[in-house]
Amino acid sequence: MRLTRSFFQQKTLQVAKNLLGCFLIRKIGRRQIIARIIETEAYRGPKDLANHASKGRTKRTEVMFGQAGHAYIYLIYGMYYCLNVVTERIGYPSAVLIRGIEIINGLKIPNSKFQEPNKYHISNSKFQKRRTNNELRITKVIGPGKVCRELQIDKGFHGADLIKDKRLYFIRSADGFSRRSGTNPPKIKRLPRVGVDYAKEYKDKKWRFVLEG
DNA sequence: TATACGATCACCT
DNA sequence: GGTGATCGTATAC
Repeated sequence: MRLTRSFFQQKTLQVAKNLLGCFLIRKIGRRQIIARIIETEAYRGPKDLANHASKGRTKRTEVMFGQAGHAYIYLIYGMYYCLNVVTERIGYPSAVLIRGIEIINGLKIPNSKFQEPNKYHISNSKFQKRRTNNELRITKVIGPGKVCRELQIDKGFHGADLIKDKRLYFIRSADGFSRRSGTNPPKIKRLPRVGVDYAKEYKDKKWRFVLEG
């Protein structure tokens, strides 16, 4: 089942945790990539100095001030895109960065040094072969830049409503790890966020979440 | 208008 | 461990 708006309207740290184990679906033409989310980071509110929106409302950060469930995409180091989902209420700029996934289905996209979509080589015959073999290979993708490269996400998704979008959306974890079901709850590691040393009292906050195992 | 630099990655030693 | 690639954004002029 697709994640609803209300899922993302909760507190950012909660959303970041809850997203672990959920799946990202990316549809590219007839192809579909299913990716399990295994690492996230929370960027919460105007006072969080690690948050791009802490510097105020700008053209770039505008979507973070808007409705939850929309995509905030930014370019980093001139080369890599990063995918975030807006959280909380309108006017309270917050988002969750998707840092790590496991691709559990879909054709593996060969690594390429650059990001132009036309450089991705997609072979139909390979895809057919993979299907007939019923092969299931899990590919770990750690790092927000790699996540976007693998899922072919670029600025075109900036501002997209991921509650409704047909190309990219979230579905609920199939694990059903509620206490009632008797399965073990997921083990979640809390760590400091990456690359935010400048963020003063916010730099050591453990707002990075990693799914164990 | 100009400039410094970053929520990164790949490749080197 | 270190460095280069590469460009939009914020900030300073």
